[in-house]
Amino acid sequence: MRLSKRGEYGLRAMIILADVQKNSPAGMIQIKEISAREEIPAKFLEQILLALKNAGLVHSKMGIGGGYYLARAPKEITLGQIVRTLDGPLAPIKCVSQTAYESCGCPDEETCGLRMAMGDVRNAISNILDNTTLAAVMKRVEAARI
Amino acid sequence: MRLSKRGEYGLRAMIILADVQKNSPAGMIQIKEISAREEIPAKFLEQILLALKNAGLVHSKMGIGGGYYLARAPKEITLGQIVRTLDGPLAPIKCVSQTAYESCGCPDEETCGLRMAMGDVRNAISNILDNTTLAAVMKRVEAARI
DNA sequence: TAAAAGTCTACTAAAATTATAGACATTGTT
DNA sequence: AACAATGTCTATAATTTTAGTAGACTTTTA
Repeated sequence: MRLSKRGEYGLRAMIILADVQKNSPAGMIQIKEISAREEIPAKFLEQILLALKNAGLVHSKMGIGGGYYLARAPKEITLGQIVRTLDGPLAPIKCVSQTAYESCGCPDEETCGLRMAMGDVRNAISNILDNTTLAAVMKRVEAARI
Repeated sequence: MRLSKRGEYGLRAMIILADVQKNSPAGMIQIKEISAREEIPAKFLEQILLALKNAGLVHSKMGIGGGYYLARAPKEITLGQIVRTLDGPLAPIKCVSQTAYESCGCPDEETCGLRMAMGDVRNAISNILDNTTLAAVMKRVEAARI
């Protein structure tokens, strides 16, 4: 049930973007700055941010003074959107995926014990990731810092 | 958040073993029989059952009339035990694993937003898998068949 | 003693993951 | 206009993981 480095780095970057948005006027930050702060290989992070951009979660600006910034308010971006963009469906098994369903070849899916259990797992994961926004993460971090 | 084929096949095999235990006197079944029923490559399944055996979840008997059978009652075997044996820790990220903790290099884990969120995910997954027994799966399958 | 089962270890092929490289495009500054 | 700082895009390489295969060996029963 692992989150890939790609997913992890992307989530970290998005959390930084949310922080930057709140604490700096332009709300913008460069790849190399995120890369340095989180010790993420810059060229790898570049690809990740590009994917997040293509998914409409961040915007960017080229040239001097450019960088990345969130496409929407932190409370409108969920961890589920980020993870799905970078790591694909949340479901442990394809026959239980909402976003990428595929039969797993059971004779009868409706009475497949594995499918029922994995359906529960999918729902549990999605209940958390699809209902946790970047804003909620920030709030919780602040609460923990006090 | 994928379950590997190894994990999937192992869970299917264990569900069959639970069924066999209930419905046949010896409660025993051969690799090739499971392999045929579930269309799992026999040699691959062999390794999986061996791992489950080394984890103490199944027992086996060699020779004619031999095969595999559950080491304990279905209500004493959880899906979490099976998945951990075959796919490793449930946690999406190492710094949040109960069974295989490892630092992810944060300056301060206690205020890491990613860690908090992934901790929730780990707990959600574990709440399901560690509290769902093979007996519960069987029961639910029967209920769905009616 | 032969056949039917599981045991064990090594190996291989394919796929996914984690990067790295480099040429290119855009923007702002001087 | 030129240059430097940024992001864009595509290809490729290295490593690891996954999925599967092979084969020699051991145990049990008839």
